[in-house]
Amino acid sequence: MAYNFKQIGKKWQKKWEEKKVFEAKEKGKKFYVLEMYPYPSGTGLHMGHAFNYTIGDVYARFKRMQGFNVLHPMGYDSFGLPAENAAIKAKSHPRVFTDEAIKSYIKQQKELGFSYDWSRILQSHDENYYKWNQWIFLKMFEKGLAYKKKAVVNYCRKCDTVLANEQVHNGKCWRHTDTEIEVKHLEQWFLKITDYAEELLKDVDSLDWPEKIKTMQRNWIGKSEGAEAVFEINKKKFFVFTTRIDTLFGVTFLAISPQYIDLEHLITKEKKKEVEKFLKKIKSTKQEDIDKMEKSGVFTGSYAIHPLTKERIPVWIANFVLAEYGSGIVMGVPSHDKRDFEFARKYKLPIKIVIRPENEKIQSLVMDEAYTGSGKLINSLEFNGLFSEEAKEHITKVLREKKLGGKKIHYKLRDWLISRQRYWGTPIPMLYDEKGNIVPVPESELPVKLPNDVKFGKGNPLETSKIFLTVKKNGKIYRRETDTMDTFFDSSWYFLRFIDSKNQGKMFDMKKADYWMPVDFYTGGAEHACMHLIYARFFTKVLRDLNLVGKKLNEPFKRLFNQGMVHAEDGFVMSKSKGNVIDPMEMAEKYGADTLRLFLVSIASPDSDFSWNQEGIEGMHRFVRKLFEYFSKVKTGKSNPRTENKIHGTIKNVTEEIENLKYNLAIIKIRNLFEYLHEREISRKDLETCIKMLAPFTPHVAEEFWEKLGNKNFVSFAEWPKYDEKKISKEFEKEEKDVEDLIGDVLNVLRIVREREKKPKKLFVYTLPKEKEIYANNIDEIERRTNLQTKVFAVNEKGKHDPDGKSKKAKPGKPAIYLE
RNA sequence: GCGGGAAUGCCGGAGUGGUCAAACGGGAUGCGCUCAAGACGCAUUAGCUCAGUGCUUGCAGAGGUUCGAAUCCUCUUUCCCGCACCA
Repeated sequence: MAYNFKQIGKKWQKKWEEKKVFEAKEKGKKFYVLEMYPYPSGTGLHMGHAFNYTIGDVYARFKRMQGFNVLHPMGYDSFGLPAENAAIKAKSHPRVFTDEAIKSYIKQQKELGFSYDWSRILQSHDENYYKWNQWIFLKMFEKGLAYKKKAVVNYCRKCDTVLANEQVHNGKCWRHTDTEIEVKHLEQWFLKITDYAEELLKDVDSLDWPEKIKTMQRNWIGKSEGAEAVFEINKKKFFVFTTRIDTLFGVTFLAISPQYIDLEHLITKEKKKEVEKFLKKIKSTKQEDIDKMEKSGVFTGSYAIHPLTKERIPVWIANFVLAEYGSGIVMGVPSHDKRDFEFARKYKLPIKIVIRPENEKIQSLVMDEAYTGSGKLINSLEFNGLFSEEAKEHITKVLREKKLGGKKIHYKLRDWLISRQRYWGTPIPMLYDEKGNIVPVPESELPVKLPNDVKFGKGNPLETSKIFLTVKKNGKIYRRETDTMDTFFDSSWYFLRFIDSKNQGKMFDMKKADYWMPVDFYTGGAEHACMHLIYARFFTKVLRDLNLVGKKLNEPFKRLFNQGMVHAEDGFVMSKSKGNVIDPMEMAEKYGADTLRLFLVSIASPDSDFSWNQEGIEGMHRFVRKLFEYFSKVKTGKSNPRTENKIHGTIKNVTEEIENLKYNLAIIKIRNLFEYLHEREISRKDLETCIKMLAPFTPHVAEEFWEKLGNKNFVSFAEWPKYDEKKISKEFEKEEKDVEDLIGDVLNVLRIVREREKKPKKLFVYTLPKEKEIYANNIDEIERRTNLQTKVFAVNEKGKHDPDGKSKKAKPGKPAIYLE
């Protein structure tokens, strides 16, 4: 029988779909498997998708067979810039592109045999979905978690919109790595994720996630404990954050960010020209160059009053101070901070030493670098003699008493800017009355739908829509908010919508969420470490506090798995411009989905990067074909203990390897098993076990032979085999090794003999009497491997064929051999 | 600069103290099957030695710990990833 993978693939995909076998109900012990839902791009599924979904699907199928009630849904992150841009280019509508793309994604995913519950499908651009974005936004607004403010924001010219901090990488746009981010001061919508900074940080510890991602999140949240001190400038109070309040008496200048919002007020008339010149220069420098640039600054002309000494401290603008961190103002302590030191040197600002390292004396005149360690305080009035740590406490206390500062915990995490000046996203459900006051859209008027009468081109398309822009209600005229939401808003709770995706009256049913949440196993790329994964955690906590999910649900994703990157055969990232892209569907067409799936997860450990290998997939195809032939021909009978040992050992290993996401090793164990099984008698039960173990990886072939064996149900729901420890015996392993050694010896001799131009046909093995059975039991194997007709004798047997008297050489565990 | 990870045979890639000249796959080579094979089966794939089970070298480099190291420690080199003037 020829292996017709196309026919088998279609047959089973159709059956799964018709019988709705993967549709999940709330019943039994649940297990929620999820792969990060894709952005449906016009180019279809790429190899990374296929890899990711295979990893999830194998796990989902495995858990299902273990008796769990598995939820394994799929949806589409369908709002976003690429569709809008494609639409502009083609003078069409983003919806057209998106719907088209989703259609082809669904088709392709079905062809790869993924066991999704298609009844729960969702798409973010569906008004039934984004309605709930708007709804939850209103709830957040009520709670003060959504707010509008003027801020220093990042703007990408190519996206033509502002971006969240998380979407700026190295001063560039995350989607346009060649585009500099521009800094603007605009009024924008934010979500108050900083309210949850501490909890987000704390709960990282409890997650079963890759350490790498956890570290990245901790760093991103960036907690630092320090103190705040008030400096007065022109009778106004300015807060300055520092982790080194013990160096407070070493302050010889204040440095303020060039992007500081109220900068103007600090600049004196005399300095205005000079400052403007400096700011102009900064503005014209690329972010990238600023990073490399030497420190520079300009004096504002203003002076600050030191909170404790009441000295006059010059206020400088300095290019190394970040507007978005701390208060945008730092205290300059050249003696004990590297950057301040550099800056002070350049502008000849005084350097005052206030910390003396133990066992060492430093003098200002010879100081050629900042001392950043801790030590004993000097030149610090009543704090002299204290060590850094205690000085921090004392100084903070004094500041607090004088109401000039105090303890302060600072986070690097900023509030999440969600406004986007683009069309293809969820409209922010807000109105402005004639006076410009913010008026939320009432719940009953949701969803605020995206209008169709828009012109794509320059600026925000929503501003070109007449029906959208103006709202008349009760004789009043309102202007609608034209900003849409960041698409990460959509993906921050989609895993909850899957639980109840058709619910018209609610975001989702709380009881159902209680049943299914958290996601037990979540896979996706590591690139979302500080975006999606933080936002989704934040949302979950907000929903919990709004009583929309149970109080116990603190975290959405229990276990996270990051798959490796699939590279092209040349080792580079697959890209159209390089022309090295391998299309998964082409491979499935050529070799079948089973082969592709099996290959993807067997080439390397799923968490490590790997390069595509064309010969590798062909090798895998040969294996699948062999499997097919084996199952086509095999007749069931009885398994001997040796076979049982092998089967049960394999069950044990494979189960463990799958659980640990070492699919590659599981597949090797399976391959070894089939290698062994070749032409050996096997019981029906054991044969079924073999099929079951294959089912998560190669579901189509498995279903086919499961059916051929006469089973009426699906192997997809068959019970995962359990191993019987009693059937696994070390003795068989030893026996196998002994036989293996013998074969090795024979082959060795055979090689030598062949060099002497002899061609032996027969093999005689002489064993110790009690060992005879070991070898006699394995004559088939010995013959197959050596291609010699084999006879086994015990050394004490009479009438044995032994012309050279080799049998004398037999030792325990090492039989003697003779070839002729 | 800081943080994290990695370096294994022709290639991909297992392997975290002895069972390791190192799983498994791919490639190459040889043999068998055959009219012939790109199909299948078997073998070889560090070097030497050999009617046998032995020796030497060996897991980026250099040291060290140990009876014993691919595996543990130290330093060096290279590569990848994340953060990056974070006050």
